[in-house]
Amino acid sequence: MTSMNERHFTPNCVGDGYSSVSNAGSCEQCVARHISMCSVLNENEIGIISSISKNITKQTKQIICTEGDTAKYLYNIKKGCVRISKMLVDGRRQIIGFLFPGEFFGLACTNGYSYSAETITETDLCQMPRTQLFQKFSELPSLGQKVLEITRTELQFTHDQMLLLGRKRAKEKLCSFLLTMQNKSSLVKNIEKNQLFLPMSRSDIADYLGLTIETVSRQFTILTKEKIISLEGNPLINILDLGRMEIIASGE
Amino acid sequence: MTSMNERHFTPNCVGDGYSSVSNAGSCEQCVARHISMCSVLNENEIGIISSISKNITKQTKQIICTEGDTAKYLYNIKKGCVRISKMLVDGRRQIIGFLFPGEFFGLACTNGYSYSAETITETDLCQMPRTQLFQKFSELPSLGQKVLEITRTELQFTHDQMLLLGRKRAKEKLCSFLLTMQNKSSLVKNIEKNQLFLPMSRSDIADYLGLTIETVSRQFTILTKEKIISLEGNPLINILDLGRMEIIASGE
DNA sequence: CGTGCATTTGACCACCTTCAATAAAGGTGG
DNA sequence: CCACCTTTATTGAAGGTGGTCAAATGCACG
Repeated sequence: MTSMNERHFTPNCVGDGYSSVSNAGSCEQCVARHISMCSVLNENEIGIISSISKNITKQTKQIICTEGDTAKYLYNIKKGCVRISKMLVDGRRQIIGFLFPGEFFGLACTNGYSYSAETITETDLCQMPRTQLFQKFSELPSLGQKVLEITRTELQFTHDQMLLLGRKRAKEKLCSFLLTMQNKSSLVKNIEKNQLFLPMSRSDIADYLGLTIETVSRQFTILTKEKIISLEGNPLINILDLGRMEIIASGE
Repeated sequence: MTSMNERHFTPNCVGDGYSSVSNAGSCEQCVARHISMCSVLNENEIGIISSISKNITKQTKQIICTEGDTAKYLYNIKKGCVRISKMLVDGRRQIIGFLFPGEFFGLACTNGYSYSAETITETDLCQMPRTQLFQKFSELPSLGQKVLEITRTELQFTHDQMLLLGRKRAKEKLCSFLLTMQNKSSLVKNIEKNQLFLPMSRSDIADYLGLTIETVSRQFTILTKEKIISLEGNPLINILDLGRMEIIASGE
């Protein structure tokens, strides 16, 4: 690996070690049951899903799946944070999304995974075989409907992200991102209103917003100087002027 | 409208005039029946959809729906080309996609449309009330499954587009776009292999790729000088070196 | 053949990137 | 618990890709 490309390859995933598997999830008591696609299933129905799902725990910065691999499984996140990304041949990376408890990935794939997934924090996953899950849709129509509904919402969000990537300036991108993360992180950690939690690195943020680490860092400094945010030591951030931030995020 | 923003607003849609509506589509003979979501429906089932759908014909550059409007309908395209777009408050525009016969829009919406849709060419549409269509999913499970499948594919494609918007250079963006359009236009018009059809303006291409018209135009010139393409007078383009184009599109 | 719009081309500029150095944070072993 | 090292983040200076502004050319249509 040449030093020129080092910045892009960011090899901060050590491999597929450090993961533990436990059999046949007890979906009935799953911490994510009521915030995930499984929320539509009653006590009888949840058993059907329980029979095909496995629990997996992974440490920080582990690879869950790699772009191009045969897409055998769909993963539901129970605890932690996962990043989904795609790469160009020379190592340029685009992060497609940061996923939190209740969200899933591995659906939008043909034969192989169309993206890579890596843990950002220690993560508990629910692993379901894709084909088996898809077959259950006829037996559990409400689940299929729910998955469609979630996918619709997801598609809508990616449209917002396309607007961000194609048309927003660096400062607008960062403000939009912080607002999104505030909404998401309020669901996860119970933190103060006007605080937010950023478990990912500057490099991850940069690759999510189509910027470089340096630009992200500079924008953080600018927002701090303008008293719109204050850095409370990683990974905590205070929002001092939410109104101003929303205006900037929307494009003035 | 100030001259400063004129380039952004590109008010090339005259309004909602010039459209004709005909009642209760004869879906059985629909030209898009076998290339759209309806392809999964048999002779009995198609009648159910037929009962809730209307045919609409619109001239070039007409508004079909506007971001924020109450999302009453889902539209299936039977003939023509439609652009889907989102705007920032100051008029910066991002085109989310160009849609061709067999494709639909209006699904990924909550209460209001999350994007605007306008015709690029003369267009025949099939208009279905969203709520009624969604209700049919329980009666026609295969349709719901098909819509999910299409939406999954769509989501996967938007991920590719995020990689393009966030990480590709202007030249790579244009080559990727031309390849996409070659695939799509081969489905629509029966034109020579290694030819492609671009019904949209430079301004549309720019707003789709997160660039300006000038940059798009310059890249067209560069690709022409490098003998990768040749402009056969709008809207036809010859691809002279497909291999080279694919390499550039993938990021070298 | 002239008008109006889209596209191309040119000159200059700005935002973001690149390259580089420094500072801060985190992790490991003594 | 602190010294040492690695990794990550910040800051600075210089450069480039693509944007802005402006003019010219091409093209369709009356």
